[in-house]
Amino acid sequence: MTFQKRKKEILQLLQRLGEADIRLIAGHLNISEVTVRRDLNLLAAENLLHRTHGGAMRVDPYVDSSTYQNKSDINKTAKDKICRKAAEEIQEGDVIFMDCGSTVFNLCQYIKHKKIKVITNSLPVVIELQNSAATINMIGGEVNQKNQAVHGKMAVAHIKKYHATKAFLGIDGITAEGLYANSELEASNTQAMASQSEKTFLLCDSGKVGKKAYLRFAEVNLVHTLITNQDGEEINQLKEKGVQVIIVN
Amino acid sequence: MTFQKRKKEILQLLQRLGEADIRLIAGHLNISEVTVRRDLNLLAAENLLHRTHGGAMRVDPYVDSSTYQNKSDINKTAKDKICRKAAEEIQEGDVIFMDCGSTVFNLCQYIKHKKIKVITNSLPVVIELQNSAATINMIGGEVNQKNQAVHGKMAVAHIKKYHATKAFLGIDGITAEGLYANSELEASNTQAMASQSEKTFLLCDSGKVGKKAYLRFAEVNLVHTLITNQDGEEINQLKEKGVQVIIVN
DNA sequence: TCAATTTTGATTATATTTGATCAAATATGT
DNA sequence: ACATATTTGATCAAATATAATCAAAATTGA
Repeated sequence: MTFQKRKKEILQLLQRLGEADIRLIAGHLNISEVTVRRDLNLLAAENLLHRTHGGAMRVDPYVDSSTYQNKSDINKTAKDKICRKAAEEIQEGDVIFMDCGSTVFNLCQYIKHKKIKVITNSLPVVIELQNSAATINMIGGEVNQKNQAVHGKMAVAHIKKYHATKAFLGIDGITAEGLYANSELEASNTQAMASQSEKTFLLCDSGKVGKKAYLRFAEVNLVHTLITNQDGEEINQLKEKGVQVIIVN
Repeated sequence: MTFQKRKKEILQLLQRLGEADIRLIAGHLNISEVTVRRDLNLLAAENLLHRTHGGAMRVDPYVDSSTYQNKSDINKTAKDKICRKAAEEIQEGDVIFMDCGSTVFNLCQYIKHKKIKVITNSLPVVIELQNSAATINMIGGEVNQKNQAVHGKMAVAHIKKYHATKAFLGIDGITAEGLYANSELEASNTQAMASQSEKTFLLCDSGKVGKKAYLRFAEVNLVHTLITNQDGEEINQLKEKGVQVIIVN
């Protein structure tokens, strides 16, 4: 029973039941509870399920879409801390890019009162900041139903027309070898935003650090500062490559 | 029974009953009253319900700041009828423009199941059609907080890149002398959409027909068909000018 | 095949959640 | 306004879940 196989089974199980506790999953797949816990944490890091105390719940696009993510997720606090720190870097008058990751979305709550300009391809971000002090610039193009964001050539062309002081970006994986994404569309978007801003911040919870994904699309020096919630060997290597790192606790 | 599960149940219960006291909730979910109290406080902090002494009340969804939903009064039925008729004009495979009027917004409910492409500058339209069969193309640019739509040069440039089979537009006033808008931004948007589509429908309740507004920005023949809810002298003049008119009752 | 690496599972210390109890705060009825 | 009843928030102990550590098992690469 490999991880791939278990991943499929767990997601299938959740699809059927809506929710499941560790014991149930362990029994169902004939694996230990420790392994289930490990798997659930990995899947939660990919936003494929909501981790709860003692189990997991299915991600319902219809229910969760309005808020983008369950506010009671178990690892929400790490993201919150990362974003609170990120918000400290934003000054009045800044023009910032925000992309469509779930961590970046959490930044919204900390910048609502700031008089800044926000350029984003994320629909949830736009909705969240609708009645804030910030001026919103929505990047145009076809809306991807799954991640509720706009990607593609039109989007990149739109981004190229603007210049920002700071960019706050998410990502699917980062190692000393480079930045990883799960799709070329997201990668090109990330790259465009980074290239059009003076300073680039990467907001990553520890689940993404040291992890590789489908596509390695850039060197780590595309970003200036990584804000994350856990120190480690990988972090040291990133520092050696010249990436500034802020660890929050 | 995790917090996530209880959260869902409690909100569901409140949705049904409108309000509920601690004892009722505790009994219903088979948990202690202390826990209910804790949960209610957490949910209240997220603004998902109103905490009362001894229980909680549902927070009424979408009493949104601006015009759209709660403008639902007398002329709502007229708008509905107009939109139902307009929806009949839309076939599978169509590419349509929708602008940001409140009448046009009502069209959403009648096209959710249609396999079409929708290009719009209206945020409420995008949100409403988020999980529909339609493909959404959001027009990019700065979001106007007041009417929750995107206007301006970027928007017009975006529109010019697309070609639609039909456009469904609102307006602030129409007489035989021309079309009227309350702002130049909206006018240029309307004009751009009309010029990029094969057929243009104007959706107007009777309050707009025969009414003039700040800016006369185009001749009536910019539109092919007017769908409205009341016949009259003005309508006849429009017909004479070559505008097709559909009256709904 | 064998050594090296990764993955898994048992164990244990740590952290979280829950419900009981009780003093303080708030509502209610006269 | 007062006394009574109810609700609340705080503290604590028990139950439960978790992360961390380490050894065993499985997988991989030479």
